[in-house]
Amino acid sequence: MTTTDRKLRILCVEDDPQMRSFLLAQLRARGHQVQTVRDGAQAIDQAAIFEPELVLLDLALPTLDGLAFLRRLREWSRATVIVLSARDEESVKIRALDSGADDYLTKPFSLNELLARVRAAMRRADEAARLRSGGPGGDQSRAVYRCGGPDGLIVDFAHRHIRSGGKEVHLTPTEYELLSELTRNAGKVLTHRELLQRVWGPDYSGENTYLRTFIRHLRRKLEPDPTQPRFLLNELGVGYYVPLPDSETESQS
Amino acid sequence: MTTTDRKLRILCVEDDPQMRSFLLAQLRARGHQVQTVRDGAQAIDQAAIFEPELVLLDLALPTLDGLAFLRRLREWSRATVIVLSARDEESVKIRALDSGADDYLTKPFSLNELLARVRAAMRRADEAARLRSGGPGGDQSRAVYRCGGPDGLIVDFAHRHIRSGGKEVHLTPTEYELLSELTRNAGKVLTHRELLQRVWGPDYSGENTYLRTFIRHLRRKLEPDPTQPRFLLNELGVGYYVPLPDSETESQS
DNA sequence: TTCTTTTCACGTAAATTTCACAATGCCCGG
DNA sequence: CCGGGCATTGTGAAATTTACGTGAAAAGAA
Repeated sequence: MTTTDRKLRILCVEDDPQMRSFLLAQLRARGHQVQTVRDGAQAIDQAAIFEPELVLLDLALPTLDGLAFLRRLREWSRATVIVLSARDEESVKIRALDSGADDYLTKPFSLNELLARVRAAMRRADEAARLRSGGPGGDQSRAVYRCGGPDGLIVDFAHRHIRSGGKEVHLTPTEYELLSELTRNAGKVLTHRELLQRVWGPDYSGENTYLRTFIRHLRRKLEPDPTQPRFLLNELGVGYYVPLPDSETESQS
Repeated sequence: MTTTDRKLRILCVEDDPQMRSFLLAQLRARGHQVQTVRDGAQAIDQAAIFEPELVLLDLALPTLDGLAFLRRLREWSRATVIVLSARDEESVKIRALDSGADDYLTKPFSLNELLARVRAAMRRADEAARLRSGGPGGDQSRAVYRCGGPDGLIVDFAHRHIRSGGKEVHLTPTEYELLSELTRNAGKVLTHRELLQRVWGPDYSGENTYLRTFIRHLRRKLEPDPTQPRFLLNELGVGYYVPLPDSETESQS
């Protein structure tokens, strides 16, 4: 089940006006955002401005040759490139593919095949993009709240796991929702009303006995010393909050 | 002038002996490690053992259809797949590409073009692999899930074989789908809704009696002591999960 | 038939709601 | 500076509701 029918920014580099308007119409009809240019020089400019995820490239261009454009593009962009060319010689295909093209279609081609190849290429590109954004350098991407060192409080949102005092802790759904709401807004005091509405729904704005009960449950499960809370803190008359996570010393609001 | 001619593990799935030996000879001559198989069933076996980076796939196969093999492979492997087929119909190409193929070549094809397309495909795949190895842990796609030692639970995604307590276990299609979904996300709690939607389809979000019944069936077949589950665990009010596989101790890095 | 999926009802365990009361902190008059 | 009055928060434990595990049986498919 490929559901990679995302809306794309597509740059169409094509000399022939007929083909250009055909592609423009077909791709726009499918909800994509399409820009077209006539030659390689324009293409470089547009690629820099428009930042397309996909480039459809005709090799036969008036000013700057298609292969030259491709190599220039590859110096700074990893956009998916599919070459559309009337030429069917092996040597041209190989040079295009080795210059950085992801695929090569010979005209005339079927629109549906083009679209299928776009989907296949974007499947790979999406995977890479996803990995890149969750990148290796700073791995703060993994949704985890940490406070008080390794034996402090750790909330792993992705797995729905909680650790405190070095041990795995079991939370009920409501307890988890409440803690989740607080840790996602760490450092910020959430009012009774905000918490009740977000955890219990919009019709519970007055029931702050609920809050007291569940804050208590959480403290019993998470605080080393429930008589002196370190994680679940009260702002008298306002609401509750948890401290900012470790290594986030600066306060913003 | 990309000479990304790294040595690859290549699995060649090809019915025709002539083509098979041709590819074998040509690819080995270029220093690649090549395995060849004649049909889809063998292909699944070899893919699981050999773990190729590249699969060259003929669609016309005696036992297991090429497309079926491709879909099965994609359940657990992200190896690059290039389809080599004598058929040139649009519908076949599209189905292959949408089933997970990265490229599609029509026979007869030029060897040099094939090699160029391999280089282009591996360029993308390498980028993803590089990011993956450096990136955060999590969704490593594996051919088997193992938990609780040799007599524990073993799920072989490639062959759809299940072992528990040292014995082969038969699962119905729905049971397998459910277990598969859980083991593929080992360590993560999947909500009732998520499981129902993924196993039964998007229209079953409320039917959690289904889940109870099938979890029960799975427990009866897989758990040594069904009264105290070790593999199929419930998070009350949320959903179900299975523990992380052996040798993947949760690093709270 | 036989195997698989869907559906139902009930006992038990767990989670939520509700209540009553104790402790704490804050304001303001002494 | 002190202490009563008042509002808010903490504590404990019941009552209520919900969710899960269980067995079994009907319905559907091969």
